[in-house]
Amino acid sequence: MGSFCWSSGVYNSGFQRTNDGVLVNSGMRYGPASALALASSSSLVLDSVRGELVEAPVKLERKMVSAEKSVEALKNHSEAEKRRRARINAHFDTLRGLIPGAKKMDKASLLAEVISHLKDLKRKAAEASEDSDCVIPKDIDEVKVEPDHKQALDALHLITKRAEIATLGCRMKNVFVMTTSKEENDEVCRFYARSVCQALRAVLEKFSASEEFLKSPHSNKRRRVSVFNP
Amino acid sequence: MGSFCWSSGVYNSGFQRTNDGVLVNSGMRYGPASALALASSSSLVLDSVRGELVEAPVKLERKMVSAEKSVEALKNHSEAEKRRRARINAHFDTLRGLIPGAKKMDKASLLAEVISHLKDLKRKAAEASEDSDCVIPKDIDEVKVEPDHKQALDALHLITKRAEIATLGCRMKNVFVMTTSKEENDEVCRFYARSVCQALRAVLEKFSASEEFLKSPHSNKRRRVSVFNP
DNA sequence: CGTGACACGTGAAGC
DNA sequence: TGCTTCACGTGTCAC
Repeated sequence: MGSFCWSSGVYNSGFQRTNDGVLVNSGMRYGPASALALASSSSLVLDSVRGELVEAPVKLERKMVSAEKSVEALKNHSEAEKRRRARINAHFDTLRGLIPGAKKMDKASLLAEVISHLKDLKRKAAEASEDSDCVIPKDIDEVKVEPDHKQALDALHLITKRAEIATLGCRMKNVFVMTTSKEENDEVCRFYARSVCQALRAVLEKFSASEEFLKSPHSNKRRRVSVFNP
Repeated sequence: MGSFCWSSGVYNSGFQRTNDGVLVNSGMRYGPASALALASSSSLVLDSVRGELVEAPVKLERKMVSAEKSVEALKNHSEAEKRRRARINAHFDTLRGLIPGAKKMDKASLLAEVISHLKDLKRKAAEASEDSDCVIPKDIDEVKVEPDHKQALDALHLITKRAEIATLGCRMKNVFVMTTSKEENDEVCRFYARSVCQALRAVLEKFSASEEFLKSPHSNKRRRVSVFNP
């Protein structure tokens, strides 16, 4: 890449003095791209020895126009970039106001802080949603016990030994200890016991599946239904 | 601001030809600041007419050193800036991974998304903490009813018409509708009623105050104790 | 003096 | 083509 002249901050079109003469409106002032665009035709120079312009005023006009267009484009460009920076910085300021104790923090540290807060809050929010959808059952959480199923359970003549419903926080623990009457045949008892276990497993799996379906892809909810002891 | 020459991308120290002679190692190549630093002493020029150097080779050496130092400083500067940009951009990428569906999002939109997520999660987290400290009472939530106070209530011969304890989610609604027996004097009844109302108000205020004390400065928890109808 | 953080204008690339 | 976004090197200020 070659060197070029740069006028910082000011967009003025004017003349530049050289030792050979007056270089009219050199595109070099506006960067390599502009210079290249004008390099296809020869430079417009006032020869100090012969005292005349090398090119016609018509072409000079065209050059003025295209040069001004380039200047305008470059000006628009820098102003657009300025707006973009302002937009991003406004968001940085908003974040500084959102993160406690980050009023005067530099961009990198601020972003790091934002990231840690985001991770932290995501974890907390996951727990919160887990709790809330635990205590307010959705339609999909409903598990129907059909009459014939209930009759099947009734046929076992089960005796409820213990029924425990304990809640801590928003978690619930249900314990049902059931047994059959001693009069029943052991064989029949074991068969029914297996059937009950399978049925309850199916219910728990359906429950888990529906819960899985409700989960967001990156959710890290803890499982609510864990162990089933037959 | 004045114009100056800029060599883009390459850090080379060399010579620049002018019509008056050979300008040795012009600081102009490295921006206004460098130019200013070298402007304090005269330029080192090889006079083409007289055929001799204006200044001694010793000073030329010094200038080479200081120029090389400037080049080195500028190089360090641009590299440090590069590291800074990389640091910030790494955080941007982390955020893109943290916000769902923001993999290819531009910086401004990403920050806007981060802000809305942050506000959303803050709200959810506040609700979560509100719920959790609601169902697990702290010591400070305890409201003691002293024996003498209870006796005072007993003296009213209050009849509990209705007692309602309803829970939804982690919120609890307690409704106590009490009245006095019809035999009591209306005057006495009203006096006691006022006393009871004042006492219960005091209890609720104490409860609210302790809750207020527990709140973090920027918390937006919803109040749990709201209306008391005498 | 150096070092770090920021804003700026600009070239390049994608649409 | 023009518009947008990004990386870059640089000027500048503060510590």
